[in-house]
Amino acid sequence: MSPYGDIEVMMLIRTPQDIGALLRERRQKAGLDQAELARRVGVSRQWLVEVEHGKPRAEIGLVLRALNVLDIPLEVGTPRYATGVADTPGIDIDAIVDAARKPQ
Amino acid sequence: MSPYGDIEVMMLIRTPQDIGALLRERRQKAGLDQAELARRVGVSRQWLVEVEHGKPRAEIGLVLRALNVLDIPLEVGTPRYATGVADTPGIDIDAIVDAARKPQ
DNA sequence: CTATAATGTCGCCGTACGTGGACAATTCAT
DNA sequence: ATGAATTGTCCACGTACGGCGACATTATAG
Repeated sequence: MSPYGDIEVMMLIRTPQDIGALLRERRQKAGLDQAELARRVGVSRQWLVEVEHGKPRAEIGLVLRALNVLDIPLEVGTPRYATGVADTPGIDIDAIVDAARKPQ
Repeated sequence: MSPYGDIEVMMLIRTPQDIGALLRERRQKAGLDQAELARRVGVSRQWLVEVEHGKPRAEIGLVLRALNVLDIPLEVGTPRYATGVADTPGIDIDAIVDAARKPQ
């Protein structure tokens, strides 16, 4: 089998989906259901459901609180100029997509 | 003097203020003014101003885009059970504060 | 297969968002 | 001191947020 035991290789957060997946995974590993985590974070269960599904317009403050409650530290990494597909910095791929705002 | 030259010791993101400070610092290091960064991210300049000041209810999607534009990777660290002041996990200090929601 | 829990949806509602445009205040060169 | 550039603030507007409560739809037992 592959080398990395249960060492998570190094997760990068780039999108709301990443956040959602992370939260859900860690919540389950912590043995909490949505209702309980929501309660601890101080949000509605509905909110958690949507965020775990990658809601892009969730409030950053609440998201950070959820991460803190689950004891998930967010670190600022050093820029890697060749990680996965490079978004040419200077030209705004993402910003263009933005114009066509996803309805959820 | 202290050991770390210009090695950033390891920044942890825990609050919207942290994000704001980070964005502002990196924006300036990149030699961009708010107008230019806002343009590249695809948001209004007003938005950037507020986020750099720590706006807690900014959309997470936009924030992540801003980080990406500035080429700032966010990594998921491994939980440290003694980093700074510990928030007893299980009891929700933050959630309580939440009730008294800051008017901005 | 049947209870029961857990998760996903639906409306309604008050509130704040993010934007564009204009203007004030501040910082920076010269 | 003068002017330009950068940053901060204001308003009005349309839109979506997040909360609540109820219900529908899967999982998980038993």
